[in-house]
Amino acid sequence: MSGEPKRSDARRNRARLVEAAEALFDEVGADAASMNDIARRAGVGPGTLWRHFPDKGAVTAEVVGQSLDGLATLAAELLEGPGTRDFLRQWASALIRHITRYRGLAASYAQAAGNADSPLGARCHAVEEAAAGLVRRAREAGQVRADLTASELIRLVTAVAWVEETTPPPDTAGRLLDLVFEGVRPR
Amino acid sequence: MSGEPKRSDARRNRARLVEAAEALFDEVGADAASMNDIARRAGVGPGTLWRHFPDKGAVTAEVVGQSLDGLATLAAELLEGPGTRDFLRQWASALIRHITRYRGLAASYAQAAGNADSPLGARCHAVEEAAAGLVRRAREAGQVRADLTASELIRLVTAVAWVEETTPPPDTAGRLLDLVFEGVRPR
DNA sequence: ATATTACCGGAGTGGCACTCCGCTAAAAAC
DNA sequence: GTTTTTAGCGGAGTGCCACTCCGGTAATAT
Repeated sequence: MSGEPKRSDARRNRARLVEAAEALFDEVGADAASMNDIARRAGVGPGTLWRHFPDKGAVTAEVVGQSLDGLATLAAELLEGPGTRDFLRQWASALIRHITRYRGLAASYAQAAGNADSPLGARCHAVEEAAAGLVRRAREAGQVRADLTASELIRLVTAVAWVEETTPPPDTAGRLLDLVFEGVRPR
Repeated sequence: MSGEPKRSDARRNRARLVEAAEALFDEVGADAASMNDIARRAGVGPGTLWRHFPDKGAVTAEVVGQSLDGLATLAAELLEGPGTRDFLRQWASALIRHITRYRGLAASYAQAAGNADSPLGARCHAVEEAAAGLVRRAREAGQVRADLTASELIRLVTAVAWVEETTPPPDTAGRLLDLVFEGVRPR
């Protein structure tokens, strides 16, 4: 089902669809890009898009999945690395950049984090586990309060990203993230 | 336009529409209640609903407007009152309760806060001004950092409300609000 | 060269926000 | 009380959405 299609035209169409979705997400946002538009842009019929992806969430997962995996990788690198003073803050910034890459992702993530069997949900879970490692290390370094969980941190950071994508400029994500990080410092 | 209609049946229908909208908001959320459903529930044609309210935002504004005004009033009362230690926190909790009253309001508010000429936007502006008074007083009392603005506080609290309405239980609004208030304390 | 079938295009479905218009009944004029 | 005016009504219609279904074709296996 999710494995690579057997026929060559099917493989080609799938690649075109992902490419078209990426382009549209970039132009109008992940929420405003309609399935019909994606199919038209890819030069295939709507039915073809729907056969390759069971719903719109699957398309989103395909487009942003790689970048999401990158977040888990970044967390692992920061964990193994020399440990800059603000490694947790760095990772949070990356999370915000990722979410605000395409408009409309914050809602998708918050929803995906709930039901873990969705295509995005599984990846969100992996990210959360990676974040847990970072939080543990930050705690041991005395940078965050002992009772802070990774889930709470992600919720707060995602919320900041939501504000950023919802409200008009000037951008306030940096400032709000500052305040959040003040709030999670040890007492 | 916004004044009370002249004919008796028009006035009656308008009241029925607001009542129906309230009921549906309560049952399925402000985002999931469709205009057609509201009209059907009120026992009128869709055209009638659209003549009374120019768009869905106007219906939302009508339903939640009174409660929003209540927030401004509460802020004024807390300002004039004896000044409990956690008056700002009390008000923030009220804001969260208001937003989570019907599911789907957080997005409406964040959007309304942007364009001030929308029916909700004007009221949001009034709330923000009322909040500014509270923040000033909290600052004078040494409860919040000197550089915190009312706008920032509202953004953070609205974001927490968004998390609350977006993620499945268990509810985390209280805990996240705790962290936010740690973050805005003076340094 | 033929048979198989994976895959395609696109029409169709029900629901959405929103518009338009012919008709009715409420109010005004007499 | 009857007629005229018009505010307001119901509902059909529009173009969009996510999503489904199927007859036909072309890519592959034989």
